Amino acid sequence: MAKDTKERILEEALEMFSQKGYAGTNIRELTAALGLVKSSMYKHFDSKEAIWDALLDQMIAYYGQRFGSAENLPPVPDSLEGLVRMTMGMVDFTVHDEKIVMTRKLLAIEQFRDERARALAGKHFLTGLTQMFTPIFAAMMDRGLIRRDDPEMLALAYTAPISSLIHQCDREPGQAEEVMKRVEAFSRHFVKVYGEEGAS
Amino acid sequence: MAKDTKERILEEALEMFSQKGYAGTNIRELTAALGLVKSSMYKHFDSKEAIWDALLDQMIAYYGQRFGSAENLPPVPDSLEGLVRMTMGMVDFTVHDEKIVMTRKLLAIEQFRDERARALAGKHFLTGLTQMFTPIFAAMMDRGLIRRDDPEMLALAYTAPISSLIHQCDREPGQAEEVMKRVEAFSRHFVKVYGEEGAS
DNA sequence: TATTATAGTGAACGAAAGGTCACTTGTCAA
DNA sequence: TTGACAAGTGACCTTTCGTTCACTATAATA
Repeated sequence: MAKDTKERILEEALEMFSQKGYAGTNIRELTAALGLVKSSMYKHFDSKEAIWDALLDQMIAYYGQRFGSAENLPPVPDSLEGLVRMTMGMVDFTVHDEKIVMTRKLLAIEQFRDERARALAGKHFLTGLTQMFTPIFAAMMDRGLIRRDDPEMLALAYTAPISSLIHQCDREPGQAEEVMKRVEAFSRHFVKVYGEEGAS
Repeated sequence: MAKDTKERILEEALEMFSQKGYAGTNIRELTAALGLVKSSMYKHFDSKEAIWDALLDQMIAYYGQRFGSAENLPPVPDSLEGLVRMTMGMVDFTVHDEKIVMTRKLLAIEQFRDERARALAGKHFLTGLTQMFTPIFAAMMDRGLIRRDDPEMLALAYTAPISSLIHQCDREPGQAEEVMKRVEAFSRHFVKVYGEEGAS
């Protein structure tokens, strides 16, 4: 039950930090939300900053195992419609998974204060997405599904608008459904523009 | 000299809030950076939150007069190369103007805590950009410069990647030149893909 | 010149922050 | 049964925070 509490502290910290920021969160509130008093926290972490460090470690590790290794990459779609479907699946997940939403918010808030948060934010919001889709578009070009062009440029052109819409959804969770429709509309627009003539 | 100090407080607040956030900034530091002691601040603002409110008022007013009115919109480019040049001019400005950079950072940090910051962030990062470029692309379609399509979709496809690159530049100011090159490369890619055949 | 308003100062205050510590409780191994 | 240890508690500490206030200096006004 000890480790459980440590994990619960990290979960609550993610929630509060992603709402009010690290500096705007205090340990009294955080522990009270778990039914504890503040001094109990120090049985599990040395300091408030130790929570932050552990949280960031966790986020970095999760990102690495989820998006960093090649085997976890999504399979290359075998059709343009497959690209749309794969995209919608990923966006649906990333928009509705609470932990990932909170992670994005937290990174947005703390990226200018903490060096590691800055680096992870860069991956989450831009470079990781393009690195993920560059080989996908390269493969789709090889298979004649997409007009031949610089795959990295296509990855930027494809992922950045979707990323922007996801951010919009983080800001206004009530618009989730409408944003999802806009993502799908954009994805279909993209395959219309970049898809090779006659590709399924 | 009184109003001058009030203005200097707002400038310093923008700088500190955009680095450490509202909650992470204290009045001692803020006033000390101006050569004052903390109690002097209260001659100009009722409270710390009053600084925040005034700063947000200022940012909202600036955005409104800069991007809100129709007469301040950039002229419709008369060529594809003109679109690239106009874009580079705007991006060069928005990336190097310190106040605007700090405004973006501040909105990124505080967007989940303050309702007005959230709304302004939505405009800055997505809706304002698409609203700005939608009529531009519509006009360029009318003039036969760009393939006819949904202008709002094109505005999203064009502005979102550029916005993402600008954010990257906010995170890593040292990469400004490289990011500018990527913006130009993307802009040229865009006009290649969407430009009407034979348009200058 | 006398008066008044303004900007700035330094001391002080209460609240809230992060953190420490002696102590209690419960669990499990020896 | 006993000893050891991990988890949780409440009292307390120090520091820092935002804020107030009596006071001074200065400059404009009457």
